[in-house]
Amino acid sequence: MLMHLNFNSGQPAYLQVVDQIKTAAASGSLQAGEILPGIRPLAEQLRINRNTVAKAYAELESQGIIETQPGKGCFLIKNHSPFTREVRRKILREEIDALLVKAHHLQVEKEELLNLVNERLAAFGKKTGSHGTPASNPA
Amino acid sequence: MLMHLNFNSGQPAYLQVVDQIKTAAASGSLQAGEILPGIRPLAEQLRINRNTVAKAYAELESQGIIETQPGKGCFLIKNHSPFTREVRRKILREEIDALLVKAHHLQVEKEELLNLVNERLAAFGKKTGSHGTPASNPA
DNA sequence: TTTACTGTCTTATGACAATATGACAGTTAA
DNA sequence: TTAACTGTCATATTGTCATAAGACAGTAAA
Repeated sequence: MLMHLNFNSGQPAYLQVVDQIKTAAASGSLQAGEILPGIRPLAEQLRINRNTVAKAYAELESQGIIETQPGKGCFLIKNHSPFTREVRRKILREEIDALLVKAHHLQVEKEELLNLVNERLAAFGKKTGSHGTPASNPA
Repeated sequence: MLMHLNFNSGQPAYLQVVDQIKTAAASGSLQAGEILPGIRPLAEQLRINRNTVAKAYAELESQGIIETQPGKGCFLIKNHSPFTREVRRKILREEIDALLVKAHHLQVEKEELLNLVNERLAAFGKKTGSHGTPASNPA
């Protein structure tokens, strides 16, 4: 569970923690049932306030991604989505639409977009176990 | 150029304007070279302050999507991305990675995701000319 | 020039976001 | 019980965001 923060990114520290944990879970480098780093140790390592980490964990818990066992710690949950299949598909459709708008404004055509999606899917499948993005992003 | 705002969405008014114009451009219902609604008329129609619309237009201009001709109005630009092809691909890869993380947490598998992407691509191709999402999103 | 339309800038204000400190409560093991 | 660890809550501070009002500047046509 390597993590590091970019304080110049403009993105709040607690959201960077949220994203990195979600990405680790999605790429398989963090397994269901596994315990997360303690709030205080992680805060010390990242050199941020413990409540900033606590806020990240609270956000993950509110999203149903982790659970906390009082006095013990926080753990990654297995199948956490509380939504029905159709609701989950609807949410994802909206995300996809947003992606298509971005692709259009980046002048990336349909074929190329599909290639990129397949490329990234393959990268995810590899589970590099690294921090951040699952496989490094060719510049 | 139909638009309407949802004041309960939590999303700022000016960003809703930005998104709707970008979506209109991406779906073809707003054509390159076309003039946008004036700041004051649009603000009146949406019942928001003119500066809120101005902020949306400023954001679109900073993204290189529209240009303003002083005294005349704002116009949609054709090929606006100032980035090289590889930079554009890199940006999109990061967006795609974010989508894949979301899909994972929504427990939507690879095959199903690809189906959804194709479904939305087809919907975009149809250019409904409507506001908001290009083709209505089956609930 | 005048009028009426474009967008722009400056400044203000209210709300909220991000972070920080201190006191607190549950769990485990010595 | 005590000590050391877990996470939590209440609260305060700081800064930024979203929105708004007024004055301003460029353009076009009468």
